[in-house]
Amino acid sequence: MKQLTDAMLLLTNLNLASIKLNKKLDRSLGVHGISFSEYMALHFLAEQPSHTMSRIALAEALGMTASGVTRMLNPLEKIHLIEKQKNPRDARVSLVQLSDTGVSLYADASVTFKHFSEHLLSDLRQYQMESVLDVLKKL
Amino acid sequence: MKQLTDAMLLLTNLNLASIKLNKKLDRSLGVHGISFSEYMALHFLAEQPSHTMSRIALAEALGMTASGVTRMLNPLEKIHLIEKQKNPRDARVSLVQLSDTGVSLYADASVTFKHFSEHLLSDLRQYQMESVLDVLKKL
DNA sequence: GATATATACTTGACTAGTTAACTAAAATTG
DNA sequence: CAATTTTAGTTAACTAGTCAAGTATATATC
Repeated sequence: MKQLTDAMLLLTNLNLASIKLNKKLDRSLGVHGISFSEYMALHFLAEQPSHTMSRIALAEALGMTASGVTRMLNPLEKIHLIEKQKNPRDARVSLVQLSDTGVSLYADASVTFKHFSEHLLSDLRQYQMESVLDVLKKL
Repeated sequence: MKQLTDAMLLLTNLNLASIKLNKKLDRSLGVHGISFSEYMALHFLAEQPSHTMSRIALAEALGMTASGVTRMLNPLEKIHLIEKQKNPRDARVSLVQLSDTGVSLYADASVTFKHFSEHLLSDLRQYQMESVLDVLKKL
């Protein structure tokens, strides 16, 4: 099997693109002292009206394990971007809350991310956008 | 910045999709004893008429560092999927060659990968395919 | 209401990669 | 052609994640 089918080609190209993209994004967001996956964590917290999520919910959103989230959040807590809260209804749950510092760093990093992504995807047609989002949903 | 622009949304969705895809592919190819990134290495070797590449060329193709390639290839050499060759023209170069076992395992794994990708991307329109490949090229 | 099971984490041991420092060989330059 | 710089690769130390086992609490079952 020397030549890949269209579907195989799409998946291999997607994998390669994502490896390269991650590296560029890590470098770009590095000026704010965070990696892209840390940015994604801040993003999901910022999306919540309460700026709060359980670690399990965050793990699910990030496509990571609970264990991975525990390890990722430790340094973010040390630099005070997030705070630990207890859930009064369920003592097992350790809620993660975006701090004021976290909100403000997220806003700054989002400006960087916005410029980065618009520079990379300038002159993208609406139908291309829709095709890509549609396909990504299937994965 | 609570809502992402289209370009930002595309990149975050792509990142998440790729994390999940990699896990599924690793599980799927696991029956052959290799990970998806190992499959990709075998793929680039199989593509060459000589089934041979330098480690630097392979690193470039995989979007990894030379160091990462060294570490990835060690176990593949131990299970005899690849062999080390010298380049008589340049003693710095350590050529990587797909072995007969490697060729045959790559063929088997490709069948699995083909089924996997076609199952995942069934009923994909040609224009969607093209849109996605076009966008991925920009990254 | 006691017992069993499920859920939400955390931790230790591991894996797959990175960067930075190094060696050896090749190519360039004066 | 000697000296310098570049290229190919490896290795040690590190980082970001995984999985499996353990703890504590909550939920379901009898």
